[in-house]
Amino acid sequence: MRETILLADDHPLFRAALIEAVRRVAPGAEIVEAESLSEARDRLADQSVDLVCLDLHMSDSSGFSGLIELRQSHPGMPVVVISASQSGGAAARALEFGAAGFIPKTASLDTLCMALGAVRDGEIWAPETGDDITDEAAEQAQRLASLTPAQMRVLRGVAAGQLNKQIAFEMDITEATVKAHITAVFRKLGVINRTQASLVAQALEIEPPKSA
Amino acid sequence: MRETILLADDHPLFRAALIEAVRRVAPGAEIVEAESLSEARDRLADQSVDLVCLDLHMSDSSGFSGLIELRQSHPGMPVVVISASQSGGAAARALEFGAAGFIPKTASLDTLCMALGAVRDGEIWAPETGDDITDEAAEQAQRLASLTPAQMRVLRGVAAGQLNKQIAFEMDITEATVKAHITAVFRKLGVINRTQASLVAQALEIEPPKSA
DNA sequence: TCCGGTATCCGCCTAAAGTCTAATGCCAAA
DNA sequence: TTTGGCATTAGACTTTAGGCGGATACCGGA
Repeated sequence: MRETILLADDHPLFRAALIEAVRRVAPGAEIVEAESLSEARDRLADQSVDLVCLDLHMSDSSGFSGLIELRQSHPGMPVVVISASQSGGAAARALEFGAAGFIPKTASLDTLCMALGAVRDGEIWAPETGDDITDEAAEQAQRLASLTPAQMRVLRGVAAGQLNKQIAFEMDITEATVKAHITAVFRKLGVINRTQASLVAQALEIEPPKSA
Repeated sequence: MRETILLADDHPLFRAALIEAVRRVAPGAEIVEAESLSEARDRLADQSVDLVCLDLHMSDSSGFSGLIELRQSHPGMPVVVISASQSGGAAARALEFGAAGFIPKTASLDTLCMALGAVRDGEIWAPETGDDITDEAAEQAQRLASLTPAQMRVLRGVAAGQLNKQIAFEMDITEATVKAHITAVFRKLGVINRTQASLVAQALEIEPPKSA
């Protein structure tokens, strides 16, 4: 029986690149394409598939639900997860859910070929350990959560581009106190000035201060 | 002189797809690749380029600042913006900033070829433009676009939370000069300090991580 | 060619930002 | 109750940021 590989990705261009990689690794394989999770389901119902490349973010499913579903309905079928996310957490979780490999979309064609080859040989492919990017957002969120109420209020003012004087007036404390709070916030967030603190706050979508 | 096309995208696989499209549309063209905005800058300094395909989301620049910069430094050179974002707003803003075309990464290879062909013929290629840009965003966009190259580079440093000293070192100018540029940027953007300037710059960077 | 506007550059000065030390008060563990 | 840690407060001090004036250079129009 001919080997069949299912490529589930909603980006036609990226799918084209995947096809090229598959042709290099498995020249004789039959390639089946799907643009959405539901379409992938249909293809899997139509025929037996030996390997699936699954994008985590498609029109009808963003996240690990699709991976979980495929693992349940086809336990023996290796699934290679492909994601735009580079975070090590995403890769770890994907493998946790039974993925046979994880490939960030920033991978090169060569890397992709190696990953597909390894998975076809029954191995597990994970991004090189040196590339494990700690989930920066989670860490920063943890740091933000450690801020005291006063420090949080001060940070909100900083993130809004206010002067220390303005923040002090609104909190009814001295400007010197505001500065002390700000220094503490900098230490907790691991930054060295208010602009960087503002960036951290913006990245985590802190509630903006009322009024303007 | 041989036609030269610069492909600036940090995803090797997607770049491979772009190369395939260029080969179909312009078989004789020389293809130059860049993985980051700074690398794209270097290539543009090295040689004359007839067309640029620019990804909005690269390691050192996610947003329209790169597009604005290229339009400033090479006014006559058509720039096709490529983005993972499918929102009409992103496309409208890209065209507002002088892009010659906008291609979402969800586009098919055929669509991509058509777009490149149209731009090569001097046309503007855009997906259905349903959305319009809000006046406020347009004003800020206009202000950002009025920045000189040096002012833009300084603003990037400010928005990254760098010290004036660091910016001065990287641009090989005096800190006093950096301050002068910053003052000019503040006036043009209508802000009073670097944190607010950083916020304006951030506002024009589309879609923060949004994580998983 | 000359000229006016502007970009780039820099030194000087004031205001703001940020650090350090330290006092007070609160709360939980010993 | 005592003790140790931390939040909050703030003054003194150092560093950075930002404004002002002026110099040079470049460029398009008269």
